[in-house]
Amino acid sequence: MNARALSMRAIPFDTVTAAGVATQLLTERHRQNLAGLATSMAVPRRTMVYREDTLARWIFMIADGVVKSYRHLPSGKRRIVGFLFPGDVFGLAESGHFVNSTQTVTPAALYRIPVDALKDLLRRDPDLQFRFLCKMTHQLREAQRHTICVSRHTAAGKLALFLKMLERDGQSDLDPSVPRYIAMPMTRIDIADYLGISPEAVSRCTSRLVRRGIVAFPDRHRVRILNPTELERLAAVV
Amino acid sequence: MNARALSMRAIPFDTVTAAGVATQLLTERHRQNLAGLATSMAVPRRTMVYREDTLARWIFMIADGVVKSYRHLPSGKRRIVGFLFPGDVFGLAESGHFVNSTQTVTPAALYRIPVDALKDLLRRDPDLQFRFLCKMTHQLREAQRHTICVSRHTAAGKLALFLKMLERDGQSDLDPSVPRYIAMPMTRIDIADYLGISPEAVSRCTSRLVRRGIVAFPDRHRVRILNPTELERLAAVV
DNA sequence: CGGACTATTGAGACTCCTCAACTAACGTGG
DNA sequence: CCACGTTAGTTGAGGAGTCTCAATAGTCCG
Repeated sequence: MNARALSMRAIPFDTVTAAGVATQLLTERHRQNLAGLATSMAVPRRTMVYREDTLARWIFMIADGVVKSYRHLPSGKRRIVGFLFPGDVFGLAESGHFVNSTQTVTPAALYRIPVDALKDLLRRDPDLQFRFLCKMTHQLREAQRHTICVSRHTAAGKLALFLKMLERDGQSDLDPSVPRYIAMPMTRIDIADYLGISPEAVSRCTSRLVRRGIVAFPDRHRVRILNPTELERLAAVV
Repeated sequence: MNARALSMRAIPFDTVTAAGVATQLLTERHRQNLAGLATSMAVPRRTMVYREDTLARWIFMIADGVVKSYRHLPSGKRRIVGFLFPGDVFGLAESGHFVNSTQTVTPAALYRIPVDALKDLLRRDPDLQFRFLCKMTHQLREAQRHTICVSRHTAAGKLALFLKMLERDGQSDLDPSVPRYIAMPMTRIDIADYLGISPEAVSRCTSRLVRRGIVAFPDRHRVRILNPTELERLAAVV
């Protein structure tokens, strides 16, 4: 289990922490403790990791790659509740069963940890548990942002917020001052299911943004923001 | 600090727990530990507890009453990201500042806990920290449900899901088998801001539900579900 | 190279939003 | 205790935006 796998991207436990920002990385001891429990897995893209309502015996951490978490609605439609990036923990459950289904978006390297053993470890290692508490608060903030994004009424506004989310979440390792292509590994259908609009609306909207010179798509899985000011304006309208 | 204040409604740490359901109530020792830090507050209705972007020095627990957590959008509109009930913890922050504003919906009894002291206590008391971890997972699940609710395209569908949420969250103490009036302490405007629709749409939709004999409102802050089957159908369409 | 899936573009129906007027409820002060 | 003013809630009409259905082009993988 390498260092990257357990690095847990910058997420201070801000629900409780007023001033002090907790150390961003796990300590060596934390890594060693977790490494004893975790099984590493190399997962091809578009592979189900687990299915909603099945028994939740493990939780997962992403060493590398992107995962989507989604739920099937009674109508047969699908809502993506979040995209997960390197450092993220996933495996949300209720009454011992997974709440969502998860599938890799790209080829991924995952670590699988048995919940019972992890629970014991967390009780023995309060600092490590604190890191997990930080992870959950981070995901809660993301979920609230997602709700606000979805509550927008225009497809353009939703898409603008989505692009800004990608810029923030998917690229935190890079220097934000240099203009660059943003990786967008998910399909248009995934984006539609995440934003709660139809794939056609995504397509029409991206076309319009391109025509107006606000963004450019060198290929379908990369985007470049040409006019950040205008994109910001679209994101801020409502 | 009484027992009710720290009872923390049923929220097993299901993200990590597969089978075992953690004890629902705090132990006596937990209560005593927290009581040493907490200040109890009696807060009138419609009172701001804190404002977004201000310094986050405390977190709060609800002993009694209902609180709304919301954010102001650049356009001047408001989005409610959640309603909080007795047993809930609130005070979500980022970089040491509150993410949302919070305001009481009803008169409320709150406990205020300094974050620094709580952080120390959590590191010394892993079991108590585990309870907080459970609280966060619970709120994350709620936030995801909220996202799915907001992503519905019809006002009727959103409202149906909202009523079912109220039934689940606000009344967990009562026997669910007996038909009853469900408390709905928030205003129509609050509901609109929570569902991401206009107050007019809420009003039109409730009128239609009443005309169709699906629900009844003895007064503006109570609702009775007359036709659960039909309500369920509305909630499940998309 | 073939087949299935993804992405794009067009046309009509539906729903909600905005603006506006009016009614009801609440709370405040005399 | 009542009157008044402010806020909340209801109902109507027109306009904007997205969804659905459908057809076509493009892409990826076996």
